[in-house]
Amino acid sequence: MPKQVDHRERRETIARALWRLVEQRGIAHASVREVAREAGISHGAVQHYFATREEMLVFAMDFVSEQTSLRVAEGVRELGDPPHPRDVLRVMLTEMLPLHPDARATSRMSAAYVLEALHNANLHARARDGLTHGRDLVEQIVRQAIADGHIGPDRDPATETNLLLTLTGLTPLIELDVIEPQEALTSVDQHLDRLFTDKA
Amino acid sequence: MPKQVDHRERRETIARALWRLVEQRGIAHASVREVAREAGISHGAVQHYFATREEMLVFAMDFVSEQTSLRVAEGVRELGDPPHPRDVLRVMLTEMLPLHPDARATSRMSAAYVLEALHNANLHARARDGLTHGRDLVEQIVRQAIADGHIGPDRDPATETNLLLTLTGLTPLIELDVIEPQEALTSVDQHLDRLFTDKA
DNA sequence: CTAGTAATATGTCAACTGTATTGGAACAAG
DNA sequence: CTTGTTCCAATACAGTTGACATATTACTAG
Repeated sequence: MPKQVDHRERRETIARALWRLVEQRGIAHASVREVAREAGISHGAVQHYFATREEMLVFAMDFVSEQTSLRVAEGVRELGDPPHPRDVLRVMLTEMLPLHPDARATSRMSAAYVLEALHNANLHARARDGLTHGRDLVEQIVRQAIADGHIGPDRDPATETNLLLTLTGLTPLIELDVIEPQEALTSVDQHLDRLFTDKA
Repeated sequence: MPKQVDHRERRETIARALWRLVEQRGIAHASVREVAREAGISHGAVQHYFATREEMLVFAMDFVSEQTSLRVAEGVRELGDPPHPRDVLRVMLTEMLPLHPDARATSRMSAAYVLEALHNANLHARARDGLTHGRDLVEQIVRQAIADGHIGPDRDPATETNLLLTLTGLTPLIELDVIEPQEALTSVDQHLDRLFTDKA
């Protein structure tokens, strides 16, 4: 066996270079060559790890989902045990908003990915599945919170889940400096306060 | 004076061709040449009306704002006189969601524009101003509704405005077929029902 | 030491990009 | 008609793109 390299690690390095480009210059500048330059390797090396640009985008997006989940898990770990569902939802939502550098990078990558997914069946199916999965997680928390009496039994779990996810709509307002990050957090907290019957 | 052509009309024709491309194939395919082809003219003609691609994008986006405003005005005209603020907000919000062909075209164009605006100072300033203006309109309606007793006086106008705009976050859920358009409307109505103290 | 293969670099290719330039057709005012 | 300007088509240009092919390097198992 010849020279061995951690394939996964190399792909993640490339993916992070792609993130930086998407964040700083937009996905239009995220060509195979530019990504290679950003990663400090030749474009042939990038092709060695990703047969096509699309494969690279797909991996980078899967990596976004992973890293966001990790950040959420980290945030939840800092909560009490058992954590209050209100706080769990708050962590999930705030980590999806571009409120700190890591979140901004993944947020912009997600936005670019969704836009591409509208015109690419493969990406569409993947984005759909990922988003549906995330939505299911939220709905599960909402249902449990209703069962546990944290949320009124008159609330419809599906609708409440959709309204929670709707809070990601704050993203463009934050990114374009229409509102301050603090105002975004106020909105999130206000929404959660009205959803939960008990104040954590 | 030589041959005269309705400059404005020609530009709108080109802008609509750009919309179609952005909607159907994504902004990446909206090159000057492709737009010209879609519009059925030479790319030299496009250059005659727009010195640069950016100028074309800016005009197309301004046109999006105009047309969206017109659709909203049309929807409001069909309401009672004076229209209930709840219904006005409902028209504004639903016309910003991709729930029918025209709205989907302008919605996708807006999304692409915002993404570009993150890395272009000129577009950023324009997108910011446009969004701020729209936000101000909503806030004005909210303030008036509070003054008129349609919304509880305990509500903070700024936060309520932000939460209303947040409903545009339903867009990716609709576009990626995570939820049905009907569910989106249910969410909008649920939100409005909770905002207004009187049921229109 | 020697294959043999993974890792990486470099080169080629046709296609496409935005912009600039040129030339002429259409047309209105003098 | 002549002049001047708008309209617009055609072409040139320099640069970038993704994909593919080739070349070189580095390392390891036998």
